[in-house]
Amino acid sequence: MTGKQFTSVWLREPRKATTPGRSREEIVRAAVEMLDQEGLSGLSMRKLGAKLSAGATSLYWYVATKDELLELAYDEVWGEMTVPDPDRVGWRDSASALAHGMRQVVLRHPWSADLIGRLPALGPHAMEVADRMRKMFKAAGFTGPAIDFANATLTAYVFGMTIPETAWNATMGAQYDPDEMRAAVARAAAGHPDMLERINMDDYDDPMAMREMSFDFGLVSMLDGLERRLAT
Amino acid sequence: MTGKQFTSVWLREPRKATTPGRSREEIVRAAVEMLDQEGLSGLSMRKLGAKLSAGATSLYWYVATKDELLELAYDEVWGEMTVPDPDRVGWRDSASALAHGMRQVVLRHPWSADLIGRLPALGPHAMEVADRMRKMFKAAGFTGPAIDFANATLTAYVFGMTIPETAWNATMGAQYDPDEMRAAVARAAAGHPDMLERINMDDYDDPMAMREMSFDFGLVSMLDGLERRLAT
DNA sequence: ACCTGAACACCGTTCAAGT
DNA sequence: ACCTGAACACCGTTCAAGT
Repeated sequence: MTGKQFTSVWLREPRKATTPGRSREEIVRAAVEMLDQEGLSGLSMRKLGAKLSAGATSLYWYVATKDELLELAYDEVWGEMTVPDPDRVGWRDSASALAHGMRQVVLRHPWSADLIGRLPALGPHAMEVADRMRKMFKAAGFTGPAIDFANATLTAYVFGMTIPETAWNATMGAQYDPDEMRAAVARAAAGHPDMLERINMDDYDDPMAMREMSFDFGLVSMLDGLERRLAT
Repeated sequence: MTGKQFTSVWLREPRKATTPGRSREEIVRAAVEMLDQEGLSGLSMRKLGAKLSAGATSLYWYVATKDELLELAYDEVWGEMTVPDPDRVGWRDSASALAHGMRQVVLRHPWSADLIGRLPALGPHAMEVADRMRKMFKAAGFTGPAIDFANATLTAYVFGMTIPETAWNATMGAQYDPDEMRAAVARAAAGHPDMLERINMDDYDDPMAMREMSFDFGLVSMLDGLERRLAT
């Protein structure tokens, strides 16, 4: 009774689609474009309105709030994730491909990383992915709650690994000077000889490659661990 | 050369601490308090100024930007994480306790979940934790880059699991009506019989307990997987 | 049914001016 | 050395008014 009322775009009837004027899809498409180009903080209702050559506040007829618009844009990102058919390649390969795919999608839309901690993923695309992931883990042999646990575990790993990556990309820019970066981190790590040992390794010469290796290492560990759950 | 200049509070000399007037520590403490109470969007420089009974813009003498202040507050959160001594309890227990601790810290400061994807963790507290985690994984037997891979993997898992938890807590409030929630999710999952099967399980009667179980399931899997890396 | 502009209550940040 | 207030360029959102 005392609980906050739960609201989400997905739980309200959308306005009937009519031909004239703008459409929700058009707005969401433009929003995603803007988010990709300018990031989460670069999207404003006013600027988006202008981009669609509409008055500053016209969008409010299609969308109740900016947060709702973000929910819609967020689900578009989920729509880019594909779950390979586990019956054709086996669940491990399927899970592995999915994980790499999810990472790439988030790296392509870094603003989505900020939304993972802010909006529940209840859109149709997110549901579709969740549904297919459940099928995958069922095919692997999981039963009951373990299906969802395995699902949550894999998703958590992928996002947990990728979210901080977007933070680095954001502060450092895509290309930067490896020496400057090394120096910066070395300075931050001063007083921790163990950390410095790490920094003097060649990590920073090709951080992209290093991240891939790190991602693969963790992914294999994760899948090994899940496989072990099946044995017990 | 073309790279964006890398900036962070931690790479600039702090202003010399002097006795009179306000201090950076005082400001950061007040900021954390405000963030805990009102969330990330509830913190404004103006309101924080008022809380310290200072003029709206006085804080800018201690801190260059709001983002810098957030970097400082973020590191305070890292300061609450404790890494048990792996020599006393063994690395698995150490890692497990650390993981649970990290999760609790983030749940206590939900705004920090939003910052993980936005700010690199370069503060002294974050460095301290990273340093101690490296020692833990060294004690476990990892060598070379694998030390950092294992580190990244565990951290990713914990944050990846916890970040969406804060999103749920935020939209649903701490206490809510389980039936309303079940109905909401059921509606979102309409058309995916597999998902519905899940919803009709008793998950939602005690979601806190369910999340704990989920977290433990993934954590054990993760640690099993890491242990397997040691064997090879 | 759809769109507009003005208006409200906010933001972060700069900067000349004060003590 | 520290603090202030006014000012600039923004926000999201509401709402009466237009077509």
